[in-house]
Amino acid sequence: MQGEIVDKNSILPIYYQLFKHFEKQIRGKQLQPGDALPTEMEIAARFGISRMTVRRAISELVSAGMVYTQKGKGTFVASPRLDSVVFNLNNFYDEIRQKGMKPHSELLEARIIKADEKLGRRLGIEVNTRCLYFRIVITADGEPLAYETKYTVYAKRTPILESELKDPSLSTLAAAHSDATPSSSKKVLMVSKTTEEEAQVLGVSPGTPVFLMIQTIFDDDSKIIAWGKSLYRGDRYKLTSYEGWNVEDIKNS
Amino acid sequence: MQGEIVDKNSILPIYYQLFKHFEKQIRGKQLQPGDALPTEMEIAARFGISRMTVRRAISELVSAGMVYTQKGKGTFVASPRLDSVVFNLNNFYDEIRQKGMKPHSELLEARIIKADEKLGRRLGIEVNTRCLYFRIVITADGEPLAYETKYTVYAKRTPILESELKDPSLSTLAAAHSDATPSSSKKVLMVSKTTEEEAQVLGVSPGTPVFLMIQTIFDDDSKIIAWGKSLYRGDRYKLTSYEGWNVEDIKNS
DNA sequence: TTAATATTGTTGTATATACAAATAGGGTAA
DNA sequence: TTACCCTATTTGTATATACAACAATATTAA
Repeated sequence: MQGEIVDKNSILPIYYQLFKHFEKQIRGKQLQPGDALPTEMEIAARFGISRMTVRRAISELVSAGMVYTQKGKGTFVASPRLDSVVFNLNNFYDEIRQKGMKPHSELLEARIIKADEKLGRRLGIEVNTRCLYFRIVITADGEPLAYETKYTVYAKRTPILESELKDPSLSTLAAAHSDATPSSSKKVLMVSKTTEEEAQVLGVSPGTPVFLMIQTIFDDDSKIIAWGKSLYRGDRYKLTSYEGWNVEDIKNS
Repeated sequence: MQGEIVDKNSILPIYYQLFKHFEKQIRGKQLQPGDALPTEMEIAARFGISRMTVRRAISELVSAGMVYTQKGKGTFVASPRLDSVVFNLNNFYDEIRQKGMKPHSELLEARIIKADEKLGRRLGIEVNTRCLYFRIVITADGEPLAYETKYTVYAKRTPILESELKDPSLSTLAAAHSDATPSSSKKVLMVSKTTEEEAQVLGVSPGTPVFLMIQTIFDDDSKIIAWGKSLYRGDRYKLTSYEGWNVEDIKNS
């Protein structure tokens, strides 16, 4: 009886056992991409459980990206997605701390400005609209690591808090000072050579390659509410991405 | 009636409306990290819906990382998660094609070699183990975009197929020629200046900043089975990442 | 033949119910 | 006071049911 796929007397939930069953089938290639799973009713009948429990298991498989469902058609094994890479980029502070260093962010400039033509275009606003302007340098043990420039519309006229100067999150800024709620963001990562000014702030020689990230924050109506530019020192920073089933094992490789 | 938070006559599912309601509350800081949501029964009574529907909404919030639940205690607003960024890096071919250009990969070198000390260390194998060695340049409309160097252990001694030279996927190579199955991968993205040789292959002047990606493929036992280095031209390539709920709207921004 | 219609099968949404399992608080006995 | 137990609260699991929405096929009508 204990060899059964679904054991109703197990400590483990039925939906979890069923999830594991299909996970094994898919990973072991008994079920291949494009193959249809049995219908929910069939699975329920096959294992003597209710359809809702089957749905719970399938919902977990969907979350894991292993299958997809089509209303009126069925449930199918998904193709493995090897094309997207997950990099951790933010939480600079935690990341620096994790390496045993002391993070610090220094405010170079913080002003309320009126948007010129260029900024107006970037933020999608009228020229002369009041905006917040920040320039921040983030250091680890005193050594500059990142240089950030941020703009957001200044609608609420709430004071700028000390804590905001510590938190380098652009979406936090937008939430606090624009009159809209951040909903989505777009980030573009490029490589660049440092200019004279950037090199001086980062403490490197001009022309040193750096990561350049442009970030745009949108509200519910897909209107731009904040814009930011971040430079990360290429000689001190790298992005790591892990993918697969035994990620914990390979992190120290 | 249409101002109500949950509209039973709406086309949108109730659980989705409820999900959106709490999402707004959390993003708008009316509900802050650590705050408890009303109990499932309270929410159900408040909106005149069933507890299972409330649970569906909460389950979506959990998936989105916005709340967490504790059995016997309640549901609480989560701290904003580390902002991980999803970049598309592979599927070079499709990406180039999408831009209306014609991709092509040219094989510069393909040899079976014996691992020297350095490669042995990289692949975690004995010196003199037989390995496959590839050098490929990927072009779009004839212009070089990426330069890749790949190594994998050559255990199966199966012939190298023409199709493999077209497919730049390191894990495909590893699957075909090593005697293990690729299970996980690690990718590290850095910036670099091109050397003389790299600059020549990529058709840029030496010192041009480029993306440098080191990729390692592991098998089930977390043993390294392939290693690759890719250079992407920084002046022609950038990584874009979208996050949020109205991603489709902002892609063209 | 072709187009419209009906039927059947499948997943999606929503409800009602029952009990299990973890948590927190209060009361009781030593 | 301290330890223990009991109870109420809250989320977790599982079932049964009903109908909606979509897809594909079969049937019918022109």
